Amino acid sequence: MNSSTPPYIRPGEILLYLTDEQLRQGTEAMFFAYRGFTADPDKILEDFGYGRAHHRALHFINVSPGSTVNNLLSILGITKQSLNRVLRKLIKDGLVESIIGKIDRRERHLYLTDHGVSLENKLSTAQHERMRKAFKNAGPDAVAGFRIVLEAMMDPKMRLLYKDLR
Amino acid sequence: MNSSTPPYIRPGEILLYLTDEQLRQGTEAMFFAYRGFTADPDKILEDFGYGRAHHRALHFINVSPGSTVNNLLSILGITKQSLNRVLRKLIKDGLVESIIGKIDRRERHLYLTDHGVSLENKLSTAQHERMRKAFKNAGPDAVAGFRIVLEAMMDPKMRLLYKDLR
DNA sequence: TTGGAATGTCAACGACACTGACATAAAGTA
DNA sequence: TACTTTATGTCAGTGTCGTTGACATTCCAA
Repeated sequence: MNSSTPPYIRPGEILLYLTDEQLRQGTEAMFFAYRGFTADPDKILEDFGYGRAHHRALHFINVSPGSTVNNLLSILGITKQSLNRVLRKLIKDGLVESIIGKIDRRERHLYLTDHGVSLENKLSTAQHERMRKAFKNAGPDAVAGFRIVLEAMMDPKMRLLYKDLR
Repeated sequence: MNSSTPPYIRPGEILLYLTDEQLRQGTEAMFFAYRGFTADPDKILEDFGYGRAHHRALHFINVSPGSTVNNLLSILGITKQSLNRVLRKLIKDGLVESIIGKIDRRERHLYLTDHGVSLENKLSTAQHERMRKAFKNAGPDAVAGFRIVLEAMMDPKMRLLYKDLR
């Protein structure tokens, strides 16, 4: 057998990546990578007096314009009191518009203002910059694997929401 | 050309995974996956009156027994005041031992007690369970890609620390 | 001996989660 | 119509976990 890697199953190979050591390294990779992942937008948010919660709200309102508060709540997985604090500030600052539903007047539909779109773009550009470099360095196959594993790590309910957003 | 996928470069394929849309999906994958990643240990920590900061401290003290406070600080990337609050509680509760350095008596070397090891194992077991399933479902190639991308996403300093821990 | 490094402690603050309670408006239903 | 449920907002209180600033202690090193 030569050193090219045919589809033979080599002893130990299948199990090796499931040892505690491999899982520990995966855990730490998630920890350190998530720090990097949030670092760049965090710096920008600081200048505006916002935090990650504001970023998340801006992001998902941008992705799903006209989303109701309840819909946003299920995506973010926080309480309405927490979200309300964030939304109140974003509305007060003119980044988000809350519009009473036409069919169901109890609902509030959320939209980004031009100002809101502008900040969201600034944040996502910063965040995407790092991810773009990481994706480019890692290559398409690694990126595919990255997304498969992340998707497998989500709670089933979140996985459905995630897929709905595609 | 038929529909089998030979190693031909198809127009657009190389660039496709770097579109804003792909980056946005990568962003959301990180967000939802990290929620899943932390969910299981978080539930356990709640019962003990601890938070994620306590989990992280326990984890890295377990990985590097005898680590100094300063060393732990650089890994966790928080202020000494934040870490001190966490450590004080863990020491008071008998999970962590702080031992004055023999060579440099200013330094405090941190160790888990048996009680601390026990909780750390409980937490990592819960966290590893989800990751084990995700890794198993995704397969070895995807796991390799997952780790390559995460590593590429870290800050360079954190990447060095991460590699040192292997 | 003086300066700086490592550590600890106290206080205050802010972001962001939580629970609980209550208010309001509107929709649905008996 | 009267009642219930739903969607949302708000107030109060709590807790974790980050931050800065200030100050004390201990001890190494120039």
